[in-house]
Amino acid sequence: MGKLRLGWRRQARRIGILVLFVVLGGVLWQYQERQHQDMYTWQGVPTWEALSLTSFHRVLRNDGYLVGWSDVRVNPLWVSYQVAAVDDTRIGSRPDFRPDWRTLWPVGTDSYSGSGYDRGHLAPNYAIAAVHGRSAQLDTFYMSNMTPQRPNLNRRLWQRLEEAVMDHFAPRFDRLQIITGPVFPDKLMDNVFNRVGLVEVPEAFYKIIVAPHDEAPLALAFIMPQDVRGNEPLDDYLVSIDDIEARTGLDFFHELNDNVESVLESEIRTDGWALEEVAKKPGRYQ
DNA sequence: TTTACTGT
Repeated sequence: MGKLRLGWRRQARRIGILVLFVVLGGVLWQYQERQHQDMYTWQGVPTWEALSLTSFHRVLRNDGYLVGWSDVRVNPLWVSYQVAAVDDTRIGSRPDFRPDWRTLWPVGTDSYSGSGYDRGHLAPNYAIAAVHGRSAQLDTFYMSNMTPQRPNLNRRLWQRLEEAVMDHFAPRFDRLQIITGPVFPDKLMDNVFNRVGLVEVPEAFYKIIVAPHDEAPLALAFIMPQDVRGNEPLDDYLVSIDDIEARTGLDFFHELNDNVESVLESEIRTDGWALEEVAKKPGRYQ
């Protein structure tokens, strides 16, 4: 009887130690995940405002940027990365696109063939490569960083916006935080069969650019639709961050002080960006 | 080529 009791106690102690290690491991993992996310975000990664099928996502870590991946849309719902001004504008040669097994859905590098859509980068090749290096550049070619974009948007209007970020905005501020992603129609069923392979086709794309000063951060936000010519002035597409939250169901910068957050997100303020100097700059590719 | 495809 006494022997049995001793054995039981020993067993309980072992289980206790095992549980302790699992919990400790979990806490450390969380901590490291948090450290990693802090490198690529400002005031918290985007979260969903209300729990819904279409805004649910999981975070994929990459060198140089993070992705909020949706298994429902089979799309990145957001990417988050930081850029700074660079002296050396040379980058490594453009690599091949790569499948990403983490998406679970088989999105191949040829999935968009013949669809009329480009494999549009969300975290851009050039900016990530110039700021974060070769390994980060390779990561931007994961199919989990792509979303279907019409060529006139991807190669012209969107390209002009990305060029403005690196050549015009980054040199004006020490550091920029950028979040970009797709916008889908309000009603899930209206668009559910509008897909390239398994990948749902967005109706538009957003980009939020923040100069992250703690007291008085500045932000520009854009929504650009698929159907553009490509030579439109960039400032035609200015919106507030609240507008983007309303269209995507995401909550940006939720760790920000509420007063600062509401000012930053509700207004369209272009002071300090000198947008007019680049808004009408023609694209490199006609 | 700071975008990307199609057709070779």
